[in-house]
Amino acid sequence: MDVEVVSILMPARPDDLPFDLRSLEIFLAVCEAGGMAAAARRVGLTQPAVSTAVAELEARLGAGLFDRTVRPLALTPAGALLRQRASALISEARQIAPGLREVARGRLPLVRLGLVDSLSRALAAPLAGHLAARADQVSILSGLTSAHAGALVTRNLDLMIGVDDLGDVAGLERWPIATETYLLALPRGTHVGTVADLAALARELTFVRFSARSSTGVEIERHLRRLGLELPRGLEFDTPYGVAATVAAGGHFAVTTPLCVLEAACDVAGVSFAPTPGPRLTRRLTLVALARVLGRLPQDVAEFARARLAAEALPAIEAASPALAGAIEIG
Amino acid sequence: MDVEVVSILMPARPDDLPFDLRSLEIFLAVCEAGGMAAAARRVGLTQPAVSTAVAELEARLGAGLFDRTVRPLALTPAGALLRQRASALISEARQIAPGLREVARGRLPLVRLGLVDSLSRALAAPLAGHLAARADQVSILSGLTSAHAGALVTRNLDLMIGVDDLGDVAGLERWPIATETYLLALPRGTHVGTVADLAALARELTFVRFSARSSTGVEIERHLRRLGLELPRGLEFDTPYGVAATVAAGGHFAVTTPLCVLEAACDVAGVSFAPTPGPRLTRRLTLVALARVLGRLPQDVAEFARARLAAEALPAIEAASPALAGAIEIG
DNA sequence: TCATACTATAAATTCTTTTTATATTGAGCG
DNA sequence: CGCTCAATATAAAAAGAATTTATAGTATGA
Repeated sequence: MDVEVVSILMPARPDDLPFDLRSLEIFLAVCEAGGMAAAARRVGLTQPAVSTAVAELEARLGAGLFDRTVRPLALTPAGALLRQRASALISEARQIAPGLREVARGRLPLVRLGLVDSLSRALAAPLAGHLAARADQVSILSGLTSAHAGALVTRNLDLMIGVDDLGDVAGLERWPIATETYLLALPRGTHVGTVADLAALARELTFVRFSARSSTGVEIERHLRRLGLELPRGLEFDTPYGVAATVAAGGHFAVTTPLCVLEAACDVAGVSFAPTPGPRLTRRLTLVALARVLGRLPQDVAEFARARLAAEALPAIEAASPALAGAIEIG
Repeated sequence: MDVEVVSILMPARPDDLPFDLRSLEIFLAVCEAGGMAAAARRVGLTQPAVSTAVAELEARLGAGLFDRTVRPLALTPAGALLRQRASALISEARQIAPGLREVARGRLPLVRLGLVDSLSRALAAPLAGHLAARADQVSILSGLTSAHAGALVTRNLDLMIGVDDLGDVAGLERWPIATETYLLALPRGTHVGTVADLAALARELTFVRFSARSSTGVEIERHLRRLGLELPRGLEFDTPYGVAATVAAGGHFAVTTPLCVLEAACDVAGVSFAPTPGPRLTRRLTLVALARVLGRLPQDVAEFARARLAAEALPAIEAASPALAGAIEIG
């Protein structure tokens, strides 16, 4: 009868974990000490306590861990495997508390920011300074947004600024940085009004691509396909500099954005910028961070980035080409 | 006075872990349920039990986890960080027991074997069959030993057969597979007796290298330097096939081994093999595995590999060139 | 301001872990 | 083989945690 009652009262608690960190510590002590009596001394318990703890662990796991028919105690295959796994688990567990205490004090031990290539020149140095005041150690990585997105969700990155807001991942917070319209970059004097003009242009000039590894490149490609344009595969680059420098050299055209041009920091006197024919294509730069872990920091960083872009990048873009400046909006 | 006694009795037990898995589970339930009362229902406890467990956790961690001045309960930065870490830790913990039970039954859920490129042709398929009988899932990866060595110590690989026995890593078991002598591979008719001959030859034929990414390439390079030979950088390959095929095509020479030639599976009728001038250089192929985890499997696999090489590879090498066959020894 | 739902605290209870005491087992040795 | 020594297993008692009931305090929203 009692059994019945119990099974009715506790159906919702499978208690799936068959061990505790403490029991794993004891198990590891036995492995290292080479015996239960020695392990008991090491962890400050008596020998029977260790003996029962190990027996309990074996029962719960449903697997023998030691071969007792031989002395000194030998590990079974399952025991050897548990030794590997348990020591990894415990060393991870040990790393949790220290970081937590620092975060609680408002002190961030390490902040890692992933910055999309096209903002690297405009923001890498200022952000480094801004973050250095708030964390003991700062690491800023420039690269492709796709790589950063992966790093963020696997917790190898704390913050990222890029062109993907990871809308499908929960537990993230997002802050807008800027919105840009894609523009045609053409040799000065060229006029493109329609899709047909563009197709004609492609027969005279080589189209320069952003690589399909970058989300910018993928966006542009998709847009061109929507326009019904099949441009020949020619040059392609991973970084904004390659694209801009090639166009600036003449004989090429590309689709790019104001910040990509700024990032390249090359002379664009011979280049004019014009809207793409057909519908406008825009990209949105967003700061993404793990929700709440960093307190107000993501919001602060986003504000700082916007202010910095407004104060430094916009004038520089305006100076390079008014048409460019009209295609970017902060926020 | 009591305090004094306690501090004398328990100095050896720092009890460094400020939590156990159960308290983390409760904490996560509170995060997910959005409150302690709701979490209590979910995990099958009463509300005060959850309340005290959380309070205890906060005390031990030395950091507040929830902001109680607001309802519904909000996570502090430290709480948000712990939520991330704790859920990772617990999901790892959950993965431990199932694999362990299978290992205890003598059933291996998954065996991952890294095979050095030069044994790929000779052993990949037979080993796959041999392992399939002993594991539910088998994964065989061919590549460079250096990559496999890294994967083995980070437990992304269970076994490897390669040219590095990882002598400096503890907790591994090693079984010999074969020993090979490096030979010169030259166009038929060429005679090389001394180091000077070799230097002269290098002025007529191009030397083909194994890439420095492979340990074979590094070994060969070191040996040539010891001989005082400075061969020009020309062609280099990651895989044995590239080297052997280039030499077989004529106009090139290389330093290689019997198994590398067999691996390439190309016609070597026009190639002769000769000892390198100066001291012999050998490489030892070894099977390396995490000690004891896999029971007798590593030993079995090593025996099988040796038998297979003796029965299949040796005759094939002998057929290709008797000089090659003399440069390999099983075991 | 009140009602409600939630959280914190206290004391009692139950359950687990640990200890003391004792029995059992394997290893080494004459 | 049988003895001894050292280690492990088991049983019952004690200590210590975790959990529960009961109750008090507090934020939220009508």
